[in-house]
Order: sequence, then structure tokens, then C-alpha cells
Amino acid sequence: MNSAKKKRLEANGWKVGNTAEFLNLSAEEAAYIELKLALSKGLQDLRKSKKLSQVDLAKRIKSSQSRVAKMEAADASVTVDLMFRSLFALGASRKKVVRMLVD
Amino acid sequence: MNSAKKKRLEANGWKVGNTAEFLNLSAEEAAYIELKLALSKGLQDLRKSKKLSQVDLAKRIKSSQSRVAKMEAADASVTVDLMFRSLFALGASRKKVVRMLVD
DNA sequence: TTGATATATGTCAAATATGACATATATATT
DNA sequence: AATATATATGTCATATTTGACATATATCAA
Repeated sequence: MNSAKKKRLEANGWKVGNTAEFLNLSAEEAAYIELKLALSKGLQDLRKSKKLSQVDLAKRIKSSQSRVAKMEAADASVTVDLMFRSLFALGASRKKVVRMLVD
Repeated sequence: MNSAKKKRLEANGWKVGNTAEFLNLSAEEAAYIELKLALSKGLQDLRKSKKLSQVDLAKRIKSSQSRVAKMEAADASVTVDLMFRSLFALGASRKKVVRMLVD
């Protein structure tokens, strides 16, 4: 957004900011959520590339289909811990996982 | 280790393998532990570079000195979740954290 | 449409991680 | 050596995460 449009919007009573500001997220919270999103995307991509259903993956990691769905949705109830473990269980190397995390 | 030495040791009843095998770690477990180790090192380095004590960091992340010590020791009782959060709380960007994870 | 298969969402008891605390052991500084 | 300050380690009640389950909603083929 250019500066002129920003000023115009602000003059009309709009607060202009990024997504984090909109959601009232601190920098830490935003970074954590971004991390989760990157992991959830990476996990889904990897699962699909292996032609596995969520049920298949759930069996492999000794979890349940619903939890896999939640991981892929970056649900607030799942930790990045479980997501890393799942990626490793799918055979992803650390290098590969790191590559998922760099923009 | 070369093949000849390996055979010699095996002839004497030694099992020859890498650290993961020695500790009976699966590839996933090994990757997870390596991740933790990288994070614990990165966390300690960052904290020290900011001249903060474990107590200082604990206050910032609303935890306790003992838990910070455990994070830096990659203790089994701490999750990588808390470690990522702590790094972000110290102002580390995702990019910076990722750099900690690439060997 | 109907049935089959995959994924999403809500709930909950059980499992695990957490901060707090006590206390041991380092590591300075005097 | 003595004192102060930092870090390590063990324990525990409480909080959070977990797998499991039920059930809703897609997605796709016949």
C-alpha cells in the first residue's frame, strides 16, 4: 500500500496495519503461528506426495485421523512438537524440514 | 571406520554402528533429538549474547530459571515448542531461528 | 442420487509438560 | 577462604496436549 492511500484510509477512521496488528498479535505470537503454518503446509504436502490418507499417516505416528487433520489445519490445540515428529516419521530429514521453514 | 577394522571388531563380538544405533534410536527419534540440541545451543548462545541470566530470560517468558536451565540442557522434559517460543521472545526472527537449524 | 472414501470439527479422560519451589553445585569477586 | 551470583537437578500440583471417539461435511465414482 502506498503512503497516500494509507493516509486517506486513516483519515476515514481506518487503522492500517499488517495481519499481526489486525489480530493483535505480538511479534512472538506471529512468529510462532507462521512457524505452525509452514509446518502444517509442509506436512500436508509431504503426506500427499506419498499418496497417504490422513488415516494412513495417523497409523504411522500412532495418532488419530482427527489429530492429523488438526495438524494440517494448524489448529491451536496442536503443538509444533507433534508436527516435527510427524514430519520425521514420514522420513523427512532435518535438512528437508528446514527447507520448509525458509519462506 | 574402514571395513577391515569393522570386521575385526565384529569378529570380537562388538556391535558397530553410529550413535543412534548405540542408543537404540530410530531415525525419527534421532532427528528430533538433534533438533532439540540445535535449539538448546541456539537459545543459550542468544541469551548469552544479550547478557541475560537464566533468571532474566525466565522472567521474560514467564517461566522459571529451572525450566530455562532444562531447555538449555535439552532435557527430555521440555518440548521444542517452548524452545521456539523462547527464541521468538528473545526477538529472534524466523530466519534467524532457521539458520540455527541448518548444521 | 446413492454409496464410498476422505477430511473437518467438537468433546473428553488420560497422558504429558509446565511453573514453582527446594536445594545442590558451579563460578566468580572480594 | 568466604560471600555472592549463576546454573543444575529433582519433585510435584496444575495446566495443557493427546489419542480416541462421534459425527458433520466434503469429494468422487457409479
